[in-house]
Amino acid sequence: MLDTKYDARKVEEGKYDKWIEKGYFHAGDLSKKPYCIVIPPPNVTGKLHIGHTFDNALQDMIILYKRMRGYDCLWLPGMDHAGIATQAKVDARLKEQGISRYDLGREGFLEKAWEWKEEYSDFIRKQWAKTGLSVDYRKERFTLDEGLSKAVAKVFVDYYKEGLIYQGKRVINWDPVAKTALSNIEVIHKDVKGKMYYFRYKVVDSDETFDVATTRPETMYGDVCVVVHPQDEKLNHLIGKKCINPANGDVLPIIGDEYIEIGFGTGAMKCTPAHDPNDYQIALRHDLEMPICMNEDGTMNELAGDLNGLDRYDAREKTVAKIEASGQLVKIEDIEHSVGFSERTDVMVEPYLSKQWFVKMKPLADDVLKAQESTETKINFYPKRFEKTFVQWLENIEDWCISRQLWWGHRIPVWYHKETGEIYCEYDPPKDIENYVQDEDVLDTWFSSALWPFSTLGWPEETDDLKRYFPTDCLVTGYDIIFFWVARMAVSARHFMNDVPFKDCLIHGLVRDEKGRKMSKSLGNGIDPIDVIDKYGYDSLRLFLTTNSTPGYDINFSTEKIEAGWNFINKLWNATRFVLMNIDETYKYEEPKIESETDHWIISKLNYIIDQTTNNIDRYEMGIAGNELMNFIWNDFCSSYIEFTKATLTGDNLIEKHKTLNTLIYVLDAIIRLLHPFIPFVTEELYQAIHGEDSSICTALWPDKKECDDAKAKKIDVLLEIIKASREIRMENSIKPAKELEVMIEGYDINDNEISILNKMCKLSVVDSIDDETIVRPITDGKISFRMSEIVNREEELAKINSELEKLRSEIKRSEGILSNKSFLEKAPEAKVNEEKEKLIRYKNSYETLLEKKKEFE
RNA sequence: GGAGGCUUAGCUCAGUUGGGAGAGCAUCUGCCUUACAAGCAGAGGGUCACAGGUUCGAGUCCUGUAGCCUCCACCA
Repeated sequence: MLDTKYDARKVEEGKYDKWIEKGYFHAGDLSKKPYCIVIPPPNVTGKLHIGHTFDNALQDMIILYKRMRGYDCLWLPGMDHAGIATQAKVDARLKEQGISRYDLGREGFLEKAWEWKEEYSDFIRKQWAKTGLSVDYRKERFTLDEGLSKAVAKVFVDYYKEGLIYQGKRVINWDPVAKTALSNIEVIHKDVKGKMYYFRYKVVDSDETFDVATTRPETMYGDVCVVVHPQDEKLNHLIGKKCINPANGDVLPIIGDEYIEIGFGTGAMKCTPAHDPNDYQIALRHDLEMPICMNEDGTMNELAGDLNGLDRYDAREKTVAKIEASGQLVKIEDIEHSVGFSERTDVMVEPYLSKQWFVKMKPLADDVLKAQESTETKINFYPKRFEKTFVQWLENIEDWCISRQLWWGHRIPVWYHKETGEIYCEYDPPKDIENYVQDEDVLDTWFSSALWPFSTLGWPEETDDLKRYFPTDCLVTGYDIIFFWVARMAVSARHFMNDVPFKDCLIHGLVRDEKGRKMSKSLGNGIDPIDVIDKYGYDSLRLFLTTNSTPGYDINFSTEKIEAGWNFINKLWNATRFVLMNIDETYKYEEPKIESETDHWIISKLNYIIDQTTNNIDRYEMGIAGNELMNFIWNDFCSSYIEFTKATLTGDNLIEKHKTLNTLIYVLDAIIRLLHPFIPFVTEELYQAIHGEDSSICTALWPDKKECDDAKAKKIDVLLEIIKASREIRMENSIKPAKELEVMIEGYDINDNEISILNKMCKLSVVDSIDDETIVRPITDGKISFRMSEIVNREEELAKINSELEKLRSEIKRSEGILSNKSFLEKAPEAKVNEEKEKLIRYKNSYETLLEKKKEFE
């Protein structure tokens, strides 16, 4: 027998191990239709946060649901090596031990990194277990696995041979802490307070001066010229002349270029080709030198003269001081401007000229855009609006800088001939490897993630899994990585598989804190899912995450709502307990024959909710599905149906009792199945409580609808009107719950079962006539009268009748208005018109009932 | 500069293809009724930001206004 209270810890303990042991999550039943989701591989940098829990809960829900619908579901787990992020973590750990990665060398460092990976992947798997993820561990992959590395090499080489990957010297975003290049989207732009420095430049062989403004004076050691607009009447006379760089006394030519905006700033701009992408473009146009004045770590180099070796920010101050001393500092303004920071190390990025590898994205993106135009070949986004985000990014795509100056990652499959410098780019190293040296760099982490939906299935091999499960069916991820990941998967799948990587893409939002703030380390407002699970259980957390969220929108964490979820589970728990405690040793379950009106009623409601739940999960509306389902369970099943059954369950008729139990168990079992995708652990516990220890809901199927008579069911809605009215009367007239109340029912054909229900639930005694004062309430097609030996609040009752009459008058007026509107009758759907007609009849009936009663009171 | 989103009950938020607005929590009243007091029963509470428009009918579709938010791009 179940305990009186739901205890999440007891319920959830040990279940996952059993599921894994039994292999319930194994894919590969070829008799079924395949369904596949690949997990967004978490980074092996640390433990999972609540955002992962959210993301995973949605996927697990879909998988459990599809499995119950009879699909052969593969949910493929895996993790991401997360190049820069993991390397930073390992570096930090080494630093604690007083060593640097350079002490260990590349090989030694990688050993440490693999140790880190093993440690954290174990940790992640433990968290997955706590959240019951029904993944198939036999298929688990890691982005640095041999197979996946092969896929990466193939993609690189093929792109290279097709001319879609090239090496180039360009101004890229440089992270001076990680000492690596970054792609554009790895740079986070933030508005920060800064300063704008205005310097006075002297024109050579002239007394003339002009001003130039900059936010980065330290880059002046890399300046090659000053630029003005050719049509700028105030300044274009300077073109062709020379001026003096106030930072170092260099002579700089003054040139004209239309990039300059007339009237903006001082009109004259210093040009530092190696440290600014726009300046770089100008330099290309004018064939200028591109001197680099900084080192990889953000310190100045020999170009900075006596500032050589100084950090860039110190150099900035020193430079300004130097210029001020020479009297050429005009002014310093406080400004707010947007500055780029490295997504991973949070350091200010430095635009930096260097040789890197790039993917030519335009032609690749165009193929995806073309595919996106046809319903046959497109990815379906949920919600739809993210398709626009996706498309617009692809339309404006820039080349992707894929080389990273790191050690942890896929080494670029390029070798340079030691003598000729000739490039060798193949899947395998050159045979005469001793004559070659491999490119030092590794690839952007996202380069391998971009292949995830097919590399994990065995590509480039033509594996059975690849044939069976690709393209995958659904990808679930946050809107924050549409560019990083979704778009790039679309690109690589289109190019190499000539298909979508997944048919559907469900986008969710972020989990925010209770106040709606983004969770962050600096605010310290992060929520550890494990803490929540320890306190409330995973099911409550999952129920909260899935039913309080809307696709594409953020969700605010709410302890209150998790508690409400716990309450619901406790309710379900107790409903099951109630059913089970009514089972006696002579009872044996049989498929119920639906006979009584109450049975027709609950089955009719159940059928409807099965449809609703199915349709809503099919379109990923977990919130709507869950809320309707919970409402049905709490209100229809618990508050009404279970209360109905007490009339027979407490009676002496064993046959009727067993019939009732059949229906109760039938409905309860269906409910538990419908809930399983939402709350997997407790539904397993309850399922086993019903079906025995050896059963498992993991192999149960989604419930089917059962035949019933909706007309009979409708009768019970009127019975509920009677129940509700009687309760109101009691409250309004302060009649004690224990006191029996006589009621006369007209216009409703009541049977014995219903009479005993009314007696059991509301202490009503149904009589044929009342020769005393009564209070009357209308019901559909009839009325009910309650016997009152004395009416306590005579005036209140009259007032109530009057206000009801008033309400009905306006309803009747509205209804008659609509029904006399020709356009409505012509254009509105027939069902709607009939509905309105029925309403009018009901209103009129109620109106007359009350009007009649009113006369008695006057 | 470009794109998208939000504004609904005291609070946090739902609201399916347009057909008289819902939940959780909070508030008020009465109940230990034999599954559940973390419960049961009842009640109160909303000109759906504002202004127009389309429609027989708008929280829902269109246009504009205001406030807030997010993303992208640019910034000498």
